Amino acid sequence: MNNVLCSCAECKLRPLFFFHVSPIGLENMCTNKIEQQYDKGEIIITEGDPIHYFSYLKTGLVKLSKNADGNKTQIISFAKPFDFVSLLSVFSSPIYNYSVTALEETTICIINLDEIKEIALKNGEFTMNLMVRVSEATDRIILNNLEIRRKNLKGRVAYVILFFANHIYQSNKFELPISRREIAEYIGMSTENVIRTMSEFRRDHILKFDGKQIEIVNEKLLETISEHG
Amino acid sequence: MNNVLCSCAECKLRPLFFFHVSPIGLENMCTNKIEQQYDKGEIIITEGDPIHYFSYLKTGLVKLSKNADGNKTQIISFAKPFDFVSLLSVFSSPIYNYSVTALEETTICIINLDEIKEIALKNGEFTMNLMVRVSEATDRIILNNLEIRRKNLKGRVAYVILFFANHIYQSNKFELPISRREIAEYIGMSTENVIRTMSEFRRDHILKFDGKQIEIVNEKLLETISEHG
DNA sequence: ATCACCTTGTGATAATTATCATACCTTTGG
DNA sequence: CCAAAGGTATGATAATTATCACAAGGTGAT
Repeated sequence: MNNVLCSCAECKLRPLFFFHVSPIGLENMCTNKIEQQYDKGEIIITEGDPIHYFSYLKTGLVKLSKNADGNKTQIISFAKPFDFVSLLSVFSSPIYNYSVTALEETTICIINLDEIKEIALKNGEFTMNLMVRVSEATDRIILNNLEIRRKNLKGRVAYVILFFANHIYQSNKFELPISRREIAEYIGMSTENVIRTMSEFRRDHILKFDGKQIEIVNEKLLETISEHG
Repeated sequence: MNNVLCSCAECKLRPLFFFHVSPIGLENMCTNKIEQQYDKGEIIITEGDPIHYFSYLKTGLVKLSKNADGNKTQIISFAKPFDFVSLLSVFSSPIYNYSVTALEETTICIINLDEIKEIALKNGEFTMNLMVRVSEATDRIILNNLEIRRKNLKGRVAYVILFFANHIYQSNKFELPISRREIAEYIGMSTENVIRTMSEFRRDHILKFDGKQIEIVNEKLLETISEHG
């Protein structure tokens, strides 16, 4: 983890969150903010830790996960900048209910939570904006989980690959940022079956692997499988 | 569906939502609010309808559900007053993403959404309060879904029965407000297997049925099953 | 460089869950 | 009141998914 310098005034995320914060408020916030950089695999937030900061994704890709009983892990969602999953439970719990881990080199902007709350109490527009984003992020998680739940094994695997292609990388050829085990933890199936299914997709010329690179060869068919198993 | 009269000033939900609204703002809101009563089984909100009102549960019990492809239904959660699931997607979407149906006689208070938004923009404390509640409601849904997902058939059925006993009725003897099919739609298993599992619980003297009445005879065992299958 | 560990890969088998069929009972609408 | 529809119930069988076992390849640490 490294601290980096940046300027709030020029931050591309500014209009999203701080459009309604006056330049003076912004100045105060910026002197107290920290920007941190994480390598692939580094833990950004640990489940159970107290929440002192309001943090959001600036660049990179993260996974949101929760420890189940024993040493099992459930992955809740993946997020890229503007998805703002790190907002989850910030306003509803004194401790984090989930862990956040970097899947690629990731930059996080961190601001003292009390400071955000102070602005929120004074500035309804800012708070309303924030609420819309919290609401959007959680709605998306709930809808995705429902969609995954009504698919079978093949449909779920197809869905995840299409998710990364369409939503994260906007390309049919990309480096898969997660392991087969992590896919399994996300879709709620066993690792072996995820591996088997992906091998099957390769044999059927739906996917092509080249190291960590993955290419969708037959997108139409993959979509059909995602929809109807 | 019937309209009923009530007084905002004396409403037991007032401190929850409108603590920070001035008496004058409250007066305006109250002249425009409607309180509606629904019978068991009546649809309160239909998925896909435009959102014009901000509504919340005052008394009763509802289910939140979504139509999947074809004629399948997925139940997202159950809510009693103070759970405020009806807040879901109110601030993140122009239309409802879910349906809400009364499981018991239910009273809903309805206020024009624009009016709420107007107050929210002016009153940061009110908005902050609202956001905390939205956040709590969605967090609970996400956590419950994760918990259900890591259980097997028996564990899921046990979990649902314990949920109604502990969270909804605070009693080991109650009238089950949903059918076996609805339990299946909630836990993502087939109706027949839910019926079979409940019959098994009865044979094993864990549950006792008397018409719609259900009684938990061996709570310890039911909890063990819920935890470890 | 080597060892330990993790990931990918595949087969065989076991466990879990869905589906189909049928029956009976209760509720609902004309 | 009766018919239709839906809820509960149970068995038999099929489909799906998990688990165990084992192997090869890659990666990181000392």
